[in-house]
Amino acid sequence: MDGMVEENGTSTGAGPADPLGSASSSAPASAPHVVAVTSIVQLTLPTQAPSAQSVIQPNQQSVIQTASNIQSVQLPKGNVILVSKPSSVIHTTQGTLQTLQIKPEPNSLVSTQGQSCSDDSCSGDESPKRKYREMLTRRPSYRKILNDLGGAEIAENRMGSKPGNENEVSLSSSLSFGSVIPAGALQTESGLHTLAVSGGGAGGAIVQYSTNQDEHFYVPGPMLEDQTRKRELRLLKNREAARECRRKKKEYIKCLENRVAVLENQNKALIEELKSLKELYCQQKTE
DNA sequence: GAACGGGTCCGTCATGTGCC
DNA sequence: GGCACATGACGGACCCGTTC
Repeated sequence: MDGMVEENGTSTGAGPADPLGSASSSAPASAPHVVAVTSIVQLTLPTQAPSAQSVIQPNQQSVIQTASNIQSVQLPKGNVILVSKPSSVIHTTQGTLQTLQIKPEPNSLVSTQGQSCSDDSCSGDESPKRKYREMLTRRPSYRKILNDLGGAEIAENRMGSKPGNENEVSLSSSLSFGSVIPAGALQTESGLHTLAVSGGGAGGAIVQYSTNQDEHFYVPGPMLEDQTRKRELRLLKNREAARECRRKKKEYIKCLENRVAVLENQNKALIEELKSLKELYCQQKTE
C-alpha cells in the first residue's frame, strides 16, 4: 500500500481500504481534519480515482491468508486404475476410503459434485431469473482494494500455492468423464473396468474408463478429453477463486464494521467536544 | 422426534474487469 | 479480441434453535 496512513494512537498497519469512500479516507491529501481522542485514521491515497475504494482497519493488521494448505496431487501419466464394478472403493494414500461410482453416460461431462446440469450446454436459459440477474448492477471490483492491500503479495502467494487438495475432491458423489481424482491406490477385485489416468495436472488426473464389450462405458477421444480437462481445471480454479473471494469479502465486512465503530466513537467525541466548547462559550459570554 | 425456518458454507454459473 | 481472474447470484447441503 503506497498510501500514507496517519493515526493518533495506534498504528494501522497495512489496513485495507474504505469501501464507503467516507470521511477520512476520501479526504484530500491536504486535509488536516483529524482531531479526536479515539483511534482515528487519516488516510491519504496517492493517485486514486474518486471511485477508488478503501477500508481502514485500525488496531488490526490486515491478514492475508493463502491457500497454503492446499496440496497438489498428481498422478503420473499412464497410470491405470482397475475397477471391478461401480461403487468400488478408492483407497487413497492418506488411507481414506472413498466410494467410486461410475456413471456410464456417453458424452456426459458430469462433475464429481453431482450437480444436475451436466454440461455448459444447459447454461443458456432465457428465464426471468436471467433477466433479473442482468438487471442487477455489480459493485465495483475489489481489485483496487487488493492492490492497496498488497495484491502483489497475494498474487505471489496464489502462484506459490498448489491447487487441488485431494481431501476436497468429492469422490463420494459420482465419478465420470473429466472427474479429477486424487492420487492413491484403487483397490480392485477382478478388474473388469480399466480406468486410465491421463494428464496428471494440478489437482489430479483425468479419468477415462473402458470396459468389456458388454458394458456401455465410453472412451472419450483426445478432444473430449482435452475439453473435460480444461473444464475441470477451470472449475477447480474458480472454486478456489470463490473461496478466496469469500474470505476477502468476510474480511472486508469486518473492516467495515470496525470502521463503523471508529466513526461512531469519533462522532461521539466530536459531540462531546462541541458540547464543552458551547458551555465554555456561554460561560464567557455571561461574564 | 418431526417439521420448520434461519443462518452459513460451498460449488457452479454468468459476467464484469483488467491485462496482453 | 481473447484470456484469466474476480465476484454477484443461485441452489443445495448441513446445522441449529424453536415450535408443536
